[in-house]
Amino acid sequence: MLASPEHRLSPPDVQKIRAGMGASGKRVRQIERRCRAVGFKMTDVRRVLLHGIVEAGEGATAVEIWKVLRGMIAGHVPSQGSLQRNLNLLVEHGVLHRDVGSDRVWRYRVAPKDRPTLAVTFVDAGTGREIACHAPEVAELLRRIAARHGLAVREASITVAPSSVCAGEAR
Amino acid sequence: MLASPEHRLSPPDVQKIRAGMGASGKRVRQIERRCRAVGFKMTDVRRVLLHGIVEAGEGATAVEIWKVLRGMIAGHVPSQGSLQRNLNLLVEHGVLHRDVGSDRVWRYRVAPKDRPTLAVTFVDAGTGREIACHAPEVAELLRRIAARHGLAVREASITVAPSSVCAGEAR
DNA sequence: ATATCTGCAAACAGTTTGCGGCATG
DNA sequence: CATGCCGCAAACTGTTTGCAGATAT
Repeated sequence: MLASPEHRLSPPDVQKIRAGMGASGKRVRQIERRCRAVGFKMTDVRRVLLHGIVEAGEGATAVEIWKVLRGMIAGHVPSQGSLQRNLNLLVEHGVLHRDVGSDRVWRYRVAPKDRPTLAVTFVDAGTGREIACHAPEVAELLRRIAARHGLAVREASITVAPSSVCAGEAR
Repeated sequence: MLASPEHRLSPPDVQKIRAGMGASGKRVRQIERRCRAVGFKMTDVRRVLLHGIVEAGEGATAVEIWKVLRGMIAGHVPSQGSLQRNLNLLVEHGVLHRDVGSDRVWRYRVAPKDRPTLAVTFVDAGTGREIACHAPEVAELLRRIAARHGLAVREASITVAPSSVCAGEAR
């Protein structure tokens, strides 16, 4: 399982996208923004990947995307391994949706733009009063964990109690 | 790819089904009848397979069915190869339906009992008059070919013209 | 330094396929 | 004969995983 001596042959570069293609750079940048928003760090490979996803269109399979990339990139194309891995991550982060076609192959598509920042509310264990919680990081973490179980968070209410009250007494 | 010297170790036998199981023998015989109806020849292995399908319940996967069989048969259990092959055939013949679950694995279930002998009608190219065609073999052939493409025939109207009229002139 | 990312190739899982043997018509 | 079924094991296919070098924080 040993890899070849040379890694990262030549940095995958969005600039190397062949002229004429990449027409939808706008859409890509939009998705890119969304990635950052949900805490998905961008890299060269990933930026390139996004172009491939957009260019391949909705419902494309992993290899289809890869082939599209191979066609539109002049230099080095990300390995299928990295591609699949990043697709999975994008799904976990909720940027992409994924479902199986009748040929048992994953189809990817950009997730519908929901994101009303997801309603996270704290519920006071004692009074029952609700307190809105505008914490994108919390929302994101929940979304991430849920996604790991194939679920999508609709809303979350977190029962809390003043820190002075012991957990056991909470009601 | 050479097989071992001995084939058919011990004939798979429905009789060898462990006591207590096979409670749904009725349902099995019903499906068995349907198999014959669509021209799917029964064999020992296939009969056993049907028991497995029924016992495993709707939406079972191929290996699930196989495991169930392994649990309910005393003697020799059909190989997974044969099992899959026969499942495919059953799907082709329309006895089973098949679709993919969210884990990208085929799920099998007994096809809903439609079969109103499937309406096949001839439409006269000249007059537009419809002529019912009660030909189960035609219906079956269509069903089979359609199944090969993952489709299910709902109805078929075949435009025809009196044999004296050349195809090109038909309207 | 620690954490993350990537390429590569091996590993995986479910399914399909090729072959020889055998049984039946 | 010809046809078709079955067991076995190899082949296939899309996906996942382990490792080590590379990069970023």
